[in-house]
Amino acid sequence: MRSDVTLIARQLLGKRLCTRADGIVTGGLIVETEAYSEREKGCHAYKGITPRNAVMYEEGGIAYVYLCYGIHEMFNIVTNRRGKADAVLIRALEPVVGVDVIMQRMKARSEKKLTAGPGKLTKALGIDRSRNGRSVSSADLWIEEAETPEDIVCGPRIGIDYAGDDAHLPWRFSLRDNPWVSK
DNA sequence: TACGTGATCACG
DNA sequence: GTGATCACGTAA
Repeated sequence: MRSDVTLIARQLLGKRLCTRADGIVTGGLIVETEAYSEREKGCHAYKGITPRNAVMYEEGGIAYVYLCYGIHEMFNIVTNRRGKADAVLIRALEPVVGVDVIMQRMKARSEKKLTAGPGKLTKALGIDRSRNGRSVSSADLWIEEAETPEDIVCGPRIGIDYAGDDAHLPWRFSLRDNPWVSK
C-alpha cells in the first residue's frame, strides 16, 4: 500500500482545494472527507473494474469524478498505487478563495452552507466530469497546505446503506464543530 | 419524507 | 435493449 486511504482522508482535512474554471480561481479548506477502498462494499470498485471506476485503479494523485443521482458531480481523489483502487471523497469545504464567484455559481445571497455537501462543492468550484482522471497537482486543479487541524472526528459514511456491515465503518472524517461540515 | 434525474451496470 | 439502482439536494 502506498498509504492507508483512511490516513490520507484525515491528512486532507485543513488543506486548501483550488480550481481554475472559466479562468477564475476558487477554493476552500477541506473540512469533511470519506475514505473508500476496493476491499469494502461501500466502494464503487468493490466488485471490480468497470468503465466508470477505471480511474480509481490508476496511480494516485488524480481525480475521480462521476455523476450521482443524475444531477450531482462527485469529486474524489485517487490515493493508492496503480491496480489498487482507493479514493477519498471530498464532502465539504469552507469557501476561502473567490467567494463572490462561488456565490454567483450557487445563486446564493448568503455565504452559509455554500459548499457543505459533495454535490454542492463541485458546482461551487466548477468541477465536472471533464476533470475525471486529471491530476490534482495541476494549474487547473490543485491542493495547498493551509491549516493544521486541531480536532478531527470520525463516524460512519453517508448514503451507503447498500454496503451492509461496511456502512458502519468510521471512515468519514471532519473537523469538530466546523460550521461548514455537511448536515 | 418524497422525489427529480440520467448514467451505469448486470442481465439476457 | 431494459430496468433497478444510486457516495445528493431541495422543497415541504
